[in-house]
Amino acid sequence: MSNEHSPPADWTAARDEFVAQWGSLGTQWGINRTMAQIHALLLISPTPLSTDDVMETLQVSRGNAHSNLKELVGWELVRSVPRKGERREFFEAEKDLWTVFLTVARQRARREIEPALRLLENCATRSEGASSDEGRLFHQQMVQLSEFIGFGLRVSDCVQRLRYPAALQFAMRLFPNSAAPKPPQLSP
Amino acid sequence: MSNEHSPPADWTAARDEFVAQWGSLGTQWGINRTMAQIHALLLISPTPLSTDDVMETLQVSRGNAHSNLKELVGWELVRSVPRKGERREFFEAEKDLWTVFLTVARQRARREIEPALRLLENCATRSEGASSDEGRLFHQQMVQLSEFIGFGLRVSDCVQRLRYPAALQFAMRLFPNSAAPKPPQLSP
DNA sequence: CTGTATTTTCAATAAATACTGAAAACACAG
DNA sequence: CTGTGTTTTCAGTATTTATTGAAAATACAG
Repeated sequence: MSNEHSPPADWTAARDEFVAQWGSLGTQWGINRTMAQIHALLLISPTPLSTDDVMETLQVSRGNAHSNLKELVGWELVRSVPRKGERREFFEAEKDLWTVFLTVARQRARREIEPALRLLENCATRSEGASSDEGRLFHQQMVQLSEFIGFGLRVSDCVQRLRYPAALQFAMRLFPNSAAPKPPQLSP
Repeated sequence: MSNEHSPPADWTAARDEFVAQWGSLGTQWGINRTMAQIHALLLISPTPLSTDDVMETLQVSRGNAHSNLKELVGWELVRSVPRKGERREFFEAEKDLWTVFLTVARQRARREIEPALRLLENCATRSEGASSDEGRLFHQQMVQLSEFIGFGLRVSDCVQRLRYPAALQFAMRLFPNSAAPKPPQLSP
Protein backbone atom coordinates (compact mmCIF):
# COMPACT_ATOMS: atom_id res chain seq x y z
CA MET A 1 0.00 0.00 0.00
CA SER A 2 2.63 2.61 0.99
CA ASN A 3 5.61 2.84 -1.29
CA GLU A 4 8.20 5.04 -3.03
CA HIS A 5 9.82 8.36 -2.29
CA SER A 6 7.41 10.38 -0.14
CA PRO A 7 8.94 12.06 2.90
CA PRO A 8 7.37 10.43 5.99
CA ALA A 9 5.18 13.54 6.06
CA ASP A 10 2.73 14.15 8.90
CA TRP A 11 -0.32 14.41 6.70
CA THR A 12 -0.90 10.81 7.74
CA ALA A 13 -1.85 12.07 11.19
CA ALA A 14 -4.46 14.30 9.57
CA ARG A 15 -5.70 11.31 7.58
CA ASP A 16 -6.07 9.19 10.70
CA GLU A 17 -7.91 11.96 12.48
CA PHE A 18 -10.21 12.43 9.51
CA VAL A 19 -11.12 8.74 9.42
CA ALA A 20 -11.66 8.56 13.16
CA GLN A 21 -13.74 11.73 13.37
CA TRP A 22 -15.80 10.92 10.32
CA GLY A 23 -16.73 7.77 12.17
CA SER A 24 -18.01 9.69 15.18
CA LEU A 25 -19.83 12.13 12.95
CA GLY A 26 -21.59 9.21 11.32
CA THR A 27 -22.98 7.91 14.59
CA GLN A 28 -24.71 11.25 15.16
CA TRP A 29 -26.55 10.64 11.89
CA GLY A 30 -27.59 7.09 12.60
CA ILE A 31 -24.72 5.45 10.72
CA ASN A 32 -22.51 3.00 12.50
CA ARG A 33 -18.97 3.99 13.25
CA THR A 34 -17.18 1.32 11.25
CA MET A 35 -19.31 1.88 8.18
CA ALA A 36 -18.60 5.60 8.25
CA GLN A 37 -14.88 4.96 8.74
CA ILE A 38 -14.72 2.54 5.84
CA HIS A 39 -16.47 5.11 3.69
CA ALA A 40 -13.99 7.78 4.78
CA LEU A 41 -11.12 5.44 4.02
CA LEU A 42 -12.35 4.68 0.53
CA LEU A 43 -13.13 8.33 -0.16
CA ILE A 44 -9.47 9.19 0.18
CA SER A 45 -7.88 6.06 -1.24
CA PRO A 46 -6.43 6.53 -4.73
CA THR A 47 -6.85 2.80 -5.40
CA PRO A 48 -9.57 0.26 -4.63
CA LEU A 49 -9.10 -1.65 -1.36
CA SER A 50 -9.67 -5.28 -0.45
CA THR A 51 -11.47 -6.52 2.65
CA ASP A 52 -8.07 -7.33 4.14
CA ASP A 53 -6.81 -3.79 3.54
CA VAL A 54 -9.79 -2.44 5.44
CA MET A 55 -9.34 -4.96 8.25
CA GLU A 56 -5.72 -4.03 8.67
CA THR A 57 -6.11 -0.27 8.40
CA LEU A 58 -9.05 -0.01 10.79
CA GLN A 59 -8.12 -2.98 12.96
CA VAL A 60 -11.52 -4.61 12.72
CA SER A 61 -12.60 -8.21 12.21
CA ARG A 62 -13.28 -9.80 8.86
CA GLY A 63 -16.99 -10.15 9.57
CA ASN A 64 -17.28 -6.51 10.52
CA ALA A 65 -15.36 -5.25 7.48
CA HIS A 66 -17.31 -7.56 5.21
CA SER A 67 -20.79 -6.68 6.32
CA ASN A 68 -20.16 -2.95 6.36
CA LEU A 69 -18.60 -3.03 2.90
CA LYS A 70 -21.63 -4.87 1.62
CA GLU A 71 -23.94 -2.38 3.21
CA LEU A 72 -22.06 0.49 1.61
CA VAL A 73 -22.48 -1.26 -1.72
CA GLY A 74 -26.20 -1.54 -0.92
CA TRP A 75 -26.31 2.21 -0.39
CA GLU A 76 -24.64 2.64 -3.77
CA LEU A 77 -21.87 4.68 -2.19
CA VAL A 78 -19.27 2.03 -2.91
CA ARG A 79 -18.85 -0.40 -5.78
CA SER A 80 -16.94 -3.60 -6.18
CA VAL A 81 -14.32 -3.44 -8.92
CA PRO A 82 -12.81 -6.64 -10.29
CA ARG A 83 -9.04 -6.74 -10.69
CA LYS A 84 -7.55 -8.66 -13.60
CA GLY A 85 -6.04 -11.94 -12.50
CA GLU A 86 -7.12 -11.42 -8.87
CA ARG A 87 -9.73 -13.59 -7.29
CA ARG A 88 -10.65 -11.36 -4.37
CA GLU A 89 -12.87 -8.29 -4.49
CA PHE A 90 -11.70 -4.70 -4.37
CA PHE A 91 -13.89 -1.77 -3.43
CA GLU A 92 -13.90 1.86 -4.39
CA ALA A 93 -16.09 4.76 -3.25
CA GLU A 94 -17.89 7.22 -5.45
CA LYS A 95 -15.68 10.27 -5.02
CA ASP A 96 -17.68 13.02 -6.67
CA LEU A 97 -19.37 14.78 -3.79
CA TRP A 98 -22.41 16.04 -5.67
CA THR A 99 -23.10 12.44 -6.70
CA VAL A 100 -22.58 11.26 -3.13
CA PHE A 101 -25.01 13.89 -1.92
CA LEU A 102 -27.65 12.88 -4.46
CA THR A 103 -27.20 9.21 -3.64
CA VAL A 104 -27.60 9.70 0.09
CA ALA A 105 -30.66 11.88 -0.48
CA ARG A 106 -32.19 9.33 -2.84
CA GLN A 107 -31.52 6.34 -0.57
CA ARG A 108 -32.79 8.03 2.57
CA ALA A 109 -35.89 9.16 0.71
CA ARG A 110 -36.60 5.65 -0.47
CA ARG A 111 -35.80 3.83 2.76
CA GLU A 112 -37.03 6.23 5.40
CA ILE A 113 -39.04 9.16 4.13
CA GLU A 114 -41.41 7.34 1.80
CA PRO A 115 -42.49 4.84 4.48
CA ALA A 116 -42.99 7.75 6.87
CA LEU A 117 -45.12 9.51 4.31
CA ARG A 118 -47.32 6.44 3.91
CA LEU A 119 -47.75 6.33 7.69
CA LEU A 120 -48.77 9.98 7.82
CA GLU A 121 -51.25 9.70 4.97
CA ASN A 122 -52.72 6.64 6.58
CA CYS A 123 -53.07 8.46 9.91
CA ALA A 124 -54.61 11.45 8.17
CA THR A 125 -57.26 9.24 6.56
CA ARG A 126 -58.05 7.34 9.72
CA SER A 127 -58.68 10.57 11.62
CA GLU A 128 -60.79 12.13 8.87
CA GLY A 129 -64.01 12.60 10.78
CA ALA A 130 -62.72 13.16 14.30
CA SER A 131 -64.85 15.62 16.24
CA SER A 132 -62.94 16.33 19.45
CA ASP A 133 -60.37 19.13 19.73
CA GLU A 134 -57.60 16.59 20.02
CA GLY A 135 -58.87 14.60 17.07
CA ARG A 136 -59.17 17.59 14.80
CA LEU A 137 -55.70 18.89 15.66
CA PHE A 138 -54.31 15.42 15.12
CA HIS A 139 -55.90 15.17 11.69
CA GLN A 140 -54.73 18.65 10.82
CA GLN A 141 -51.13 17.90 11.82
CA MET A 142 -51.11 14.60 9.89
CA VAL A 143 -52.31 16.39 6.76
CA GLN A 144 -49.81 19.17 7.26
CA LEU A 145 -46.92 16.81 7.91
CA SER A 146 -47.71 14.62 4.94
CA GLU A 147 -48.01 17.62 2.64
CA PHE A 148 -44.76 19.08 3.95
CA ILE A 149 -42.83 15.85 3.59
CA GLY A 150 -44.47 15.05 0.27
CA PHE A 151 -43.38 18.42 -1.02
CA GLY A 152 -39.85 17.78 0.19
CA LEU A 153 -39.80 14.47 -1.66
CA ARG A 154 -40.89 16.11 -4.88
CA VAL A 155 -38.24 18.80 -4.56
CA SER A 156 -35.66 16.07 -3.96
CA ASP A 157 -36.85 14.28 -7.10
CA CYS A 158 -36.27 17.41 -9.12
CA VAL A 159 -32.84 18.00 -7.61
CA GLN A 160 -31.90 14.45 -8.60
CA ARG A 161 -32.15 15.51 -12.22
CA LEU A 162 -29.77 18.43 -11.91
CA ARG A 163 -26.15 18.13 -12.95
CA TYR A 164 -23.79 19.83 -10.54
CA PRO A 165 -23.20 23.00 -12.59
CA ALA A 166 -26.93 23.54 -12.97
CA ALA A 167 -27.51 23.05 -9.26
CA LEU A 168 -24.73 25.51 -8.55
CA GLN A 169 -26.21 28.10 -10.85
CA PHE A 170 -29.62 27.75 -9.25
CA ALA A 171 -28.15 28.12 -5.81
CA MET A 172 -26.13 31.17 -6.84
CA ARG A 173 -29.21 32.80 -8.26
CA LEU A 174 -31.20 32.05 -5.13
CA PHE A 175 -28.50 33.00 -2.69
CA PRO A 176 -26.29 35.62 -4.28
CA ASN A 177 -24.42 36.35 -1.07
CA SER A 178 -23.13 32.80 -0.64
CA ALA A 179 -19.91 32.20 -2.54
CA ALA A 180 -19.89 28.87 -4.35
CA PRO A 181 -17.18 26.22 -4.12
CA LYS A 182 -15.02 25.48 -7.13
CA PRO A 183 -16.71 22.79 -9.21
CA PRO A 184 -15.40 19.34 -8.31
CA GLN A 185 -12.74 18.30 -10.77
CA LEU A 186 -10.96 15.14 -9.77
CA SER A 187 -7.94 13.70 -11.43
CA PRO A 188 -8.79 10.68 -13.67
CA MET B 1 -57.13 15.17 29.24
CA SER B 2 -59.94 13.33 27.34
CA ASN B 3 -63.42 14.73 27.87
CA GLU B 4 -66.82 15.60 26.39
CA HIS B 5 -68.97 14.29 23.60
CA SER B 6 -66.71 12.63 21.05
CA PRO B 7 -67.71 9.18 19.84
CA PRO B 8 -65.05 6.75 21.12
CA ALA B 9 -63.64 7.04 17.61
CA ASP B 10 -60.71 4.90 16.49
CA TRP B 11 -58.49 7.79 15.47
CA THR B 12 -56.81 7.12 18.80
CA ALA B 13 -55.33 3.97 17.27
CA ALA B 14 -53.89 6.09 14.47
CA ARG B 15 -52.49 8.47 17.05
CA ASP B 16 -50.80 5.68 18.98
CA GLU B 17 -49.31 4.28 15.80
CA PHE B 18 -48.06 7.71 14.81
CA VAL B 19 -46.30 8.23 18.13
CA ALA B 20 -44.77 4.76 18.10
CA GLN B 21 -43.59 4.92 14.50
CA TRP B 22 -42.26 8.44 14.82
CA GLY B 23 -40.11 7.05 17.57
CA SER B 24 -38.62 4.36 15.33
CA LEU B 25 -38.13 6.87 12.55
CA GLY B 26 -36.18 9.04 14.95
CA THR B 27 -33.71 6.30 15.80
CA GLN B 28 -32.81 6.00 12.12
CA TRP B 29 -31.78 9.64 12.27
CA GLY B 30 -29.72 9.41 15.39
CA ILE B 31 -32.45 10.60 17.78
CA ASN B 32 -33.43 8.45 20.69
CA ARG B 33 -36.78 6.77 20.64
CA THR B 34 -38.29 8.39 23.71
CA MET B 35 -37.26 11.86 22.67
CA ALA B 36 -38.85 11.42 19.26
CA GLN B 37 -42.01 10.03 20.83
CA ILE B 38 -42.31 12.91 23.26
CA HIS B 39 -41.89 15.30 20.36
CA ALA B 40 -44.60 13.49 18.42
CA LEU B 41 -46.86 13.60 21.43
CA LEU B 42 -46.44 17.34 21.90
CA LEU B 43 -46.82 18.00 18.18
CA ILE B 44 -50.37 16.70 18.30
CA SER B 45 -51.39 17.82 21.75
CA PRO B 46 -53.79 20.79 21.74
CA THR B 47 -52.63 21.73 25.23
CA PRO B 48 -49.24 21.83 26.97
CA LEU B 49 -48.36 18.65 28.88
CA SER B 50 -46.65 18.10 32.22
CA THR B 51 -43.86 15.64 32.91
CA ASP B 52 -46.43 13.36 34.53
CA ASP B 53 -48.67 13.47 31.47
CA VAL B 54 -45.74 12.31 29.35
CA MET B 55 -44.78 9.59 31.85
CA GLU B 56 -48.28 8.24 31.89
CA THR B 57 -48.95 8.40 28.17
CA LEU B 58 -45.66 6.82 27.10
CA GLN B 59 -45.20 4.64 30.18
CA VAL B 60 -41.68 5.83 30.88
CA SER B 61 -39.90 6.77 34.09
CA ARG B 62 -39.72 10.25 35.50
CA GLY B 63 -36.01 10.55 34.87
CA ASN B 64 -36.42 9.53 31.26
CA ALA B 65 -39.32 11.89 30.60
CA HIS B 66 -37.51 14.70 32.37
CA SER B 67 -34.18 14.47 30.59
CA ASN B 68 -35.71 14.07 27.16
CA LEU B 69 -38.05 17.01 27.69
CA LYS B 70 -35.10 19.14 28.71
CA GLU B 71 -33.13 18.04 25.68
CA LEU B 72 -36.05 18.96 23.42
CA VAL B 73 -36.07 22.37 25.06
CA GLY B 74 -32.33 22.57 24.35
CA TRP B 75 -33.04 21.89 20.69
CA GLU B 76 -35.59 24.70 20.78
CA LEU B 77 -38.27 22.37 19.49
CA VAL B 78 -40.21 22.55 22.73
CA ARG B 79 -40.72 25.32 25.24
CA SER B 80 -41.80 25.40 28.82
CA VAL B 81 -45.00 27.35 29.39
CA PRO B 82 -45.97 28.46 32.90
CA ARG B 83 -49.55 27.89 33.96
CA LYS B 84 -51.22 30.41 36.24
CA GLY B 85 -51.46 29.16 39.79
CA GLU B 86 -49.68 25.89 38.96
CA ARG B 87 -46.27 25.14 40.35
CA ARG B 88 -45.22 22.45 37.89
CA GLU B 89 -43.97 22.99 34.37
CA PHE B 90 -45.94 22.38 31.21
CA PHE B 91 -44.39 21.88 27.81
CA GLU B 92 -45.56 22.62 24.30
CA ALA B 93 -43.95 21.92 20.92
CA GLU B 94 -43.48 24.38 18.11
CA LYS B 95 -46.19 23.25 15.73
CA ASP B 96 -45.43 25.22 12.60
CA LEU B 97 -43.57 22.77 10.41
CA TRP B 98 -41.55 25.29 8.45
CA THR B 99 -40.24 26.66 11.75
CA VAL B 100 -39.50 23.13 12.97
CA PHE B 101 -37.60 22.44 9.78
CA LEU B 102 -35.53 25.62 10.12
CA THR B 103 -34.81 24.90 13.77
CA VAL B 104 -33.60 21.38 13.12
CA ALA B 105 -31.45 22.59 10.24
CA ARG B 106 -29.98 25.37 12.35
CA GLN B 107 -29.26 23.17 15.36
CA ARG B 108 -27.70 20.37 13.35
CA ALA B 109 -25.56 22.89 11.49
CA ARG B 110 -24.33 24.39 14.72
CA ARG B 111 -23.77 21.16 16.63
CA GLU B 112 -22.55 18.80 13.96
CA ILE B 113 -21.76 20.39 10.62
CA GLU B 114 -19.68 23.34 11.81
CA PRO B 115 -17.34 21.15 13.90
CA ALA B 116 -17.00 18.81 10.93
CA LEU B 117 -16.12 21.73 8.71
CA ARG B 118 -13.39 22.83 11.12
CA LEU B 119 -11.97 19.29 11.05
CA LEU B 120 -11.94 19.24 7.27
CA GLU B 121 -10.30 22.63 6.94
CA ASN B 122 -7.71 21.61 9.47
CA CYS B 123 -7.00 18.39 7.58
CA ALA B 124 -6.76 20.31 4.32
CA THR B 125 -4.15 22.65 5.79
CA ARG B 126 -2.12 19.89 7.39
CA SER B 127 -1.87 18.05 4.06
CA GLU B 128 -1.01 21.17 2.07
CA GLY B 129 2.37 20.10 0.75
CA ALA B 130 1.94 16.34 0.46
CA SER B 131 3.78 14.88 -2.49
CA SER B 132 2.64 11.26 -2.77
CA ASP B 133 -0.40 10.21 -4.79
CA GLU B 134 -2.24 9.33 -1.61
CA GLY B 135 -1.30 12.62 0.01
CA ARG B 136 -2.38 14.74 -2.89
CA LEU B 137 -5.71 12.97 -3.27
CA PHE B 138 -6.28 13.32 0.46
CA HIS B 139 -5.61 17.04 0.34
CA GLN B 140 -7.82 17.43 -2.69
CA GLN B 141 -10.71 15.58 -1.06
CA MET B 142 -10.38 17.58 2.16
CA VAL B 143 -10.53 20.83 0.18
CA GLN B 144 -13.44 19.59 -1.86
CA LEU B 145 -15.36 18.34 1.16
CA SER B 146 -14.84 21.53 3.11
CA GLU B 147 -15.92 23.67 0.18
CA PHE B 148 -18.97 21.51 -0.43
CA ILE B 149 -20.05 21.53 3.19
CA GLY B 150 -19.17 25.18 3.61
CA PHE B 151 -21.38 25.99 0.66
CA GLY B 152 -24.20 23.93 2.18
CA LEU B 153 -23.87 25.90 5.40
CA ARG B 154 -24.10 29.20 3.59
CA VAL B 155 -27.17 28.07 1.68
CA SER B 156 -28.73 26.98 4.96
CA ASP B 157 -27.97 30.41 6.44
CA CYS B 158 -29.84 32.05 3.60
CA VAL B 159 -32.80 29.70 3.89
CA GLN B 160 -33.03 30.61 7.58
CA ARG B 161 -33.99 34.11 6.55
CA LEU B 162 -36.90 33.07 4.35
CA ARG B 163 -40.46 33.16 5.56
CA TYR B 164 -42.46 30.15 4.50
CA PRO B 165 -44.35 31.84 1.64
CA ALA B 166 -41.10 33.12 0.15
CA ALA B 167 -39.49 29.70 0.39
CA LEU B 168 -42.51 28.20 -1.28
CA GLN B 169 -42.39 30.67 -4.11
CA PHE B 170 -38.71 30.00 -4.67
CA ALA B 171 -39.27 26.28 -4.73
CA MET B 172 -42.19 26.63 -7.12
CA ARG B 173 -40.10 28.69 -9.46
CA LEU B 174 -37.26 26.18 -9.31
CA PHE B 175 -39.40 23.09 -9.59
CA PRO B 176 -42.53 23.94 -11.53
CA ASN B 177 -43.65 20.33 -11.77
CA SER B 178 -43.84 19.79 -8.03
CA ALA B 179 -47.16 20.85 -6.60
CA ALA B 180 -46.79 22.76 -3.33
CA PRO B 181 -48.60 21.99 -0.10
CA LYS B 182 -51.16 24.37 1.25
CA PRO B 183 -49.44 26.94 3.45
CA PRO B 184 -49.58 25.91 7.10
CA GLN B 185 -52.39 27.71 8.82
CA LEU B 186 -52.96 26.52 12.33
CA SER B 187 -55.81 27.50 14.51
CA PRO B 188 -54.71 30.12 17.15
C1' DC C 1 -38.25 27.59 59.83
C1' DT C 2 -41.21 23.34 58.49
C1' DG C 3 -43.61 20.72 55.40
C1' DT C 4 -44.99 19.61 50.70
C1' DA C 5 -44.82 19.59 45.77
C1' DT C 6 -41.75 19.45 42.13
C1' DT C 7 -37.44 19.04 39.64
C1' DT C 8 -32.92 17.23 39.08
C1' DT C 9 -29.27 13.99 39.45
C1' DC C 10 -27.05 9.68 39.00
C1' DA C 11 -25.54 4.87 40.16
C1' DA C 12 -27.40 0.61 38.85
C1' DT C 13 -29.57 -1.99 35.28
C1' DA C 14 -31.63 -3.09 31.01
C1' DA C 15 -31.90 -2.93 26.15
C1' DA C 16 -30.09 -2.17 21.77
C1' DT C 17 -26.38 -2.35 18.73
C1' DA C 18 -21.99 -3.54 16.99
C1' DC C 19 -18.11 -6.74 16.65
C1' DT C 20 -15.49 -11.03 16.80
C1' DG C 21 -13.79 -15.24 15.21
C1' DA C 22 -14.34 -19.50 13.66
C1' DA C 23 -16.97 -22.59 10.81
C1' DA C 24 -19.46 -23.25 6.61
C1' DA C 25 -20.22 -22.21 1.94
C1' DC C 26 -18.48 -21.04 -2.34
C1' DA C 27 -15.47 -20.57 -6.51
C1' DC C 28 -12.27 -22.06 -9.18
C1' DA C 29 -7.55 -24.12 -10.74
C1' DG C 30 -5.29 -28.14 -11.55
C1' DC D 1 -12.60 -34.75 -7.57
C1' DT D 2 -9.14 -32.26 -4.35
C1' DG D 3 -6.96 -28.40 -2.51
C1' DT D 4 -6.61 -23.43 -1.82
C1' DG D 5 -8.05 -18.88 -1.43
C1' DT D 6 -11.98 -16.12 -0.62
C1' DT D 7 -16.56 -14.81 0.90
C1' DT D 8 -20.43 -15.35 3.88
C1' DT D 9 -22.86 -16.45 7.98
C1' DC D 10 -23.94 -16.30 12.72
C1' DA D 11 -23.85 -17.60 17.76
C1' DG D 12 -21.53 -15.59 21.40
C1' DT D 13 -19.57 -11.50 23.43
C1' DA D 14 -18.48 -6.78 24.08
C1' DT D 15 -19.65 -2.06 23.85
C1' DT D 16 -22.58 1.63 23.78
C1' DT D 17 -26.73 3.87 24.77
C1' DA D 18 -31.05 4.39 27.10
C1' DT D 19 -33.88 3.82 31.17
C1' DT D 20 -35.15 3.23 35.87
C1' DG D 21 -36.07 4.58 40.46
C1' DA D 22 -34.88 6.44 44.47
C1' DA D 23 -32.32 10.03 46.85
C1' DA D 24 -30.97 14.79 46.86
C1' DA D 25 -31.78 19.37 45.69
C1' DT D 26 -34.90 23.14 44.94
C1' DA D 27 -38.84 26.16 45.39
C1' DC D 28 -42.19 27.96 47.73
C1' DA D 29 -46.52 28.36 50.97
C1' DG D 30 -47.78 28.98 55.45
